[in-house]
Parts: sequence; structure tokens; C-alpha cells
Amino acid sequence: MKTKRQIQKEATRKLILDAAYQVYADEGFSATTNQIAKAANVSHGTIFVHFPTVDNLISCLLERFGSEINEHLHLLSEKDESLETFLAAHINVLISYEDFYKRLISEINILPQEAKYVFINIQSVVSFHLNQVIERDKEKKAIKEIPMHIIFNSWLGLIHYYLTNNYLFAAGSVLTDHKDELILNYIKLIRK
Amino acid sequence: MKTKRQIQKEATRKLILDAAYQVYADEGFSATTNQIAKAANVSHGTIFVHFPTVDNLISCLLERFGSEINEHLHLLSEKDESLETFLAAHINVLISYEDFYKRLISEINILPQEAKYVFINIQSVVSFHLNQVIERDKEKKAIKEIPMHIIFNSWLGLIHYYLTNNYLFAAGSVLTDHKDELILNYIKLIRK
Amino acid sequence: MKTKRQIQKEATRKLILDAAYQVYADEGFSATTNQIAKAANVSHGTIFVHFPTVDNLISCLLERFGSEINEHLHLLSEKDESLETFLAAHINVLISYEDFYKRLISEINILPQEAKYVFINIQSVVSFHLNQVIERDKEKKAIKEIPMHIIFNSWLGLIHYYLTNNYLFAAGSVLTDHKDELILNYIKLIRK
Amino acid sequence: MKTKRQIQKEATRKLILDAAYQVYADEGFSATTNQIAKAANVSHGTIFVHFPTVDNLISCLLERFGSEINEHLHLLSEKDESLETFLAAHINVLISYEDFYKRLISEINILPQEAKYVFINIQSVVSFHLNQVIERDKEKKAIKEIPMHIIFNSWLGLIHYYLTNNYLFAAGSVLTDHKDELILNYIKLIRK
DNA sequence: CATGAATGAGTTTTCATTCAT
DNA sequence: GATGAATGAAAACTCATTCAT
Repeated sequence: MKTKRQIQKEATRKLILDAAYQVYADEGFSATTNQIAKAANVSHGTIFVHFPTVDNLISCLLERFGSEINEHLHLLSEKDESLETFLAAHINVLISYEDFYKRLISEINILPQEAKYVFINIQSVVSFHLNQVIERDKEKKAIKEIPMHIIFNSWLGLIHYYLTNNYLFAAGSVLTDHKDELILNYIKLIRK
Repeated sequence: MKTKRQIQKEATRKLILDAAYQVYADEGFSATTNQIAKAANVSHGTIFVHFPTVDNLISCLLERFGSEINEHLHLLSEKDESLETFLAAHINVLISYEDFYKRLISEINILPQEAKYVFINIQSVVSFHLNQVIERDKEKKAIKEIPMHIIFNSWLGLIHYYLTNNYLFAAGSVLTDHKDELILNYIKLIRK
Repeated sequence: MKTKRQIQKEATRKLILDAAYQVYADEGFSATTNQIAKAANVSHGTIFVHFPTVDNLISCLLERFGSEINEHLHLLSEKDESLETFLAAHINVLISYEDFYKRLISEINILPQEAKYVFINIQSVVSFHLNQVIERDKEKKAIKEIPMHIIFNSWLGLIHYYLTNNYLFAAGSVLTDHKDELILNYIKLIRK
Repeated sequence: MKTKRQIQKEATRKLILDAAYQVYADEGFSATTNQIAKAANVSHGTIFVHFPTVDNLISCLLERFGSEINEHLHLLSEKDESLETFLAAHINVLISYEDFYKRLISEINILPQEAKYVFINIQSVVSFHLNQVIERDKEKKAIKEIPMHIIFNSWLGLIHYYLTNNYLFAAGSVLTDHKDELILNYIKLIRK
């Protein structure tokens, strides 16, 4: 049972996180707390009521982002799904976070250490499911004798390459535009 | 015929570019002009004599970097070289620019537009040569029916993924540590 | 006849004043209202229910402090006490307020005007009693022909000098450590 | 041989220090860098070109102040000066620094550690000379058997008491108004 | 041409104070 | 009466850029 106060506070916190998410997605992580405050429609000082430092704000945001995306990812490899279906589902999840995810993988090296843990976490969830799908795959024998981590890293490498070089491939969302092509060809690559 | 002044000026310009290259490689592109001036052993103001703005400095640096790396890359696919040899040569070139290249691909989205042209340029040179090597390859028939750009992008994707996630794979240079593994498995992927 | 509310209010007010006393003694008068609220175990806003501004809180605190210390001081020069006994009693009172008193005399010039009145008040009480003791002193003739205010000011000067320069003379409480020396020598000074 | 540049730089540095001296004398050490910049008629940023932090500015200012006042003090006890002359000279020096000195002794406990060293230094110079004067004094035998440090501390105590409680004794400069009285009576105190 | 002191807009962070609950 | 989230006006400090020397 929450008081009106607590509800209000959490609402403001969410407001700030949502605004930060959008601002960082749009401008990259060098965006200022001022921009975020304006986007959240709260006073500048309010940000520091909820997050003692910018780094803490980013950490909390990443944590939330990590949980959220992982929840989505966990719903992926249900049952007897085919590899193709799984990869499509993965891309679909990424599409819904595309701009932010793009910034994250781009700027991870200039973000607080926390960011790397979140990132590793996301990757390990994807890795786990991909593993399962491939293991389960009736066509398992159809897949080349290549270490799992290479199979995984070449998928992520391909996706990330298209994301960070968005501008080369598409005006809007690369993933939306090239989804089918990427999946199709990636499967060709790993099949015998 | 250059005057003494012109010679001096060019020498200073080179000094600054060399310093900027090193500082950006070490600290990322958020390094300050002051740091660069110190590294170049010139006064802070001198930087702005040669480059009206920081963005211009970065653009010039990237242009030079592009030319230099492309020159190296052009020497790659001589004659009847095998695919394996070519990929090894490519990685070797990247190793000699590793720190800077890593920063470039990481932070490309927060760099001036110019950066993207340089980057596209570098990639097109690699692409061109890879194309040639594969076309010439006697074993051409051994390679899967996959569009060239996918073949190319999955190579770069794999390399870039290891570079930007260096911290996951190696303490020092990822490319040095994982060179053979990357080449071997990449070739497995694209072969029938 | 007080209502329950009034009783509660006064209790909270006391809570705040007690906390402020301790916090200011420990941290100096640049301590924040937040620190005081935490120490008082009340919410931040509560402070401003009882005291419209920080300056007002400080004024009230000083007023209370003044009354309290003066009450103690009034008990000093009972009967036929000797000068020595009086001075020892004075120092003993100060010892029980040492940290706060030290802050007060140190920072008086950056405190609200009110602080000065309180301070004058405390001093006049001490002055009054010192006067009495000396007047009554059988050895009165043994004391030099020096204006009373100088006699008084050199005593306070000496004490305050040791207090504000605590760090020069002692690790803990200067007054405790140098009490006897101060009294003894001060008396030597004012005696013929 | 100094270049025009160096002269200009030192001039600005002096401008800032002079302004800081005046602002701190007027407002106390909680005055802001903005106030100082305005008083010095330089931009806010300029302060940080010359002094990396406020604490550093204060330290430099105190160092300069210490040297300057000590130089003055060293000129004091020339030749066969009487105690009275020496004390008068000491007060005269303090008068020329009165407002700043007052702030220094008041707020010493909230200033950077450096401040204490400067202060100890000043005191030791005065102490040294007072010592000399008294030793040399033909009337030496006329002075009471009291430890030198008490003799010294009661003089400083008296002066500092009048300074920090200026408002009790005078509208303008206490030292100017009460100089003679203080000297006369202090000498009475320490004489047999 | 090179210098480096000066600039000022911009950054994150702090804190007394307010006010809806 | 008590609460504590929200406010916004400071604070110290940074940094690309300018310009007199």
C-alpha cells in the first residue's frame, strides 16, 4: 500500500529516467543534466534529489534498461522455435530499443564501469538462448563445427556493425530495413 | 619552392596532428585541446592557428589517418595471395593503428560528419581488396553464395565486435591475441 | 493549560535545538539544515515549521544557549569565594560547553547580528561576577590599579586565545589541559 | 629581464590577490570567486587560470600576507627600543592590515591547513621580537616572574580579543582607538 | 608564425526554502 | 503539526576560442 507521496516520487523518478533514456538515445551520453531536466519537465535540482550524481543516474538507467530488455529476451526461445524465429525475435526486441541500444554499444567505453556489467548481462542472456535454440535445433547437424562463442559473436558483430554504421545502410532504422536479409544470410553462414 | 616559414608551419602542423593522434588514441576523443598542445609541445593557441576549430582538427587528423591506413591497405592484395593471407594482412594493419582505430569505431557517432566519410573510405578500400581476393580465389567455388557485402560486413562486424569489446576478450591487444582464431573461423563461416 | 499539540510542538522544537547545538559544535556553523534534521530525527521541512529561516534557528539557539550558560554562571560567585575559585568555576562552565563556545567565538562575525547580543550578554554576566569577586576580595588591595574592563578583557582574551588556537596547545580540550596554568598566571598578572 | 607578457600576467595575478585581500577583509572568507572576479575586474575564468582552486588562491594570498606582515614586523625591535615602543609598533603594523587580520584570526578554523602555518609563522616572529625586547629591557628585573609564553599569549589574547570584538569597543578601528590604553595597561599587568 | 593570458558560456552539484499531502 | 519532494539560485570549476604581444 503506497502513499500518494511515494507514488508521486516514483512517478518523478520514472519521468527523469524516461527523459534521460530519450535524451541519451537522441544525443548520446554526453547530453547534459540540463537537457534531461528540460525533457523531463522538472527543475534541474530535482534530478539530484533522485540521483546523487550523473554517473548514478546513468547506472540506474542502465540497470533498468538491462532488466527490461532481458525480460523481453527471456520470452524469446520458447518451445520448439526455429533458429530463424529466434533471430527475428531478437532483432524485434532490439528494434524497440534501437536508438538507445545503438548509443550504448557505441559509447560503452566512455560510460561508468556499471555499463559494462549491464552490457555483459544482456549479452549473456542472448547467448544463453541462442545456445539453447541451436542445441535443440533438429538441424543441429546442419550447423558447422565452429565454437559457440564465434557463432554468437559473429551474430552480434553483424548486428552491431549495422547498428553503429546505421548511416551507411538506412535513413531510419537499419534493423527494420535489413532484418530479413541479416537473418537469412547469417543462417547461410553458419549452416554447412 | 617553399619559404622557411612554410616549412616551419608544416612541421608544427605535423607535430600537432601526431600529438592529437596519440592523445585521442590514449584518452578518446573527449581529450582536451590543452592536452594535445602539451603533448605536441606547442602552445595552446598554436593549435588554433593551424585548425580553426577542434572539429576541423579532428577532420584533418582523420583525413590523414584515412590516407595513411589506405596506403597500407593498398599494399595488401598483391597477386595471387590467398584469402587467409589477406585477412592476416588486414589485421596486421589494424594492429598497428589499434588504439586509435578502436576509438574511431567506438566514437564515430559523436564525431563530426567528416569522420564518417573517412571511415567509409577506409572500409571501401578494404572491401575492394577483399572483393578482388575472393574473385581471384581459385577456390572461389568453395565460397558460399552470399552477397559480397554480407561477406564483407560480417568480417568487419566480427573484427569490430572484438575491438569495441576488447575488455571482454583480452587485457592487451585483442587483435594480437585472437588473430588466428578469428581468421580461421571466419573462413570456415564463409566456406561451403 | 497546553493542548497536546502545543506540547508536541515544543518537544519537537527542543529536539531541533538540541540537534543543532550538537551539529554546530561538531561541524561549525556552516553545517546544513539537512544535517540538523537528520541529527534531530525529524524531516527537513519540520525545521522550517519551527524556524522561518536558518538565521532565526541560530538566533533562537544562541538565545537558549545564552540563558543556559548564564544560569550556570550566576551560580558562580556565591558568598565569600576567592578569585581563584571563581576563575576555576568559570572555566569549568566553559568546559561543559567548550566545543560550541569555541565555534561561537570563532565564527561570531559571520553569524547573524543576534549572535552578538547573546555574546555580549554572556560576557556581561561573567564581567558582573568577576567584578563582585574582586570587589569583595579581602586582598582587594593586592590587585593592581587597572581599570576593571581591562582586568576582565585580559582574562577573556587569554581564555579565548587558548580556545581559538586550541590546535597550538592541545589535542583535546585546551581548557582542561591548561586550566591551572591559566588561572595561576592570570592571577599573578593582576596582582601587585 | 621580463617580457611584457610576464609583466602583464603578474599584474593580473596581483590584481586578483589584491581584490581577494579586500573582498575577504570586507566579507570574510565565505566570499565567492565571483565577488573576487568582479572586484578584480577580470572574468570569472581568469581566476582559475592563475589559481587552480579557491583553496590555492587563499593559500597564496595567505603566504603573501604572511611574508608581507613579517617583513614589517622584522623592522620592529631595532636597537634599544623600549617595550612600549615595540608594542606600539606591533599595533601599528596590525592597524595597516586590520580588517584582513581580523578575518584571519576569526575564521582560521574554517580555512585550509595552510592558514594555520601562516598564522603560526606570524606569531612566532612577533614572539621572537617581544622576547628580545624584554630580555634586553633594562627594566627586565621590573617584569614579573611569569613564563614567557604566558606574557606573549596574554598580549596577543588582549589584542585579538579587542579585534574580534571590535563591535563592542569601536565603530571604526579598535586598534587605533584603544592603542594607548592597551599598551599602557598591558605593561602595568606584566610589571611588578 | 607562435604564444599563452583572458574570456565567458557551460558543466555538475549544493542547499535553504516552499508547499501539497 | 509534520513530512519530504520539488525548486532554483547560487557555487566552483572547465574549456574551446580569441587576440594582443
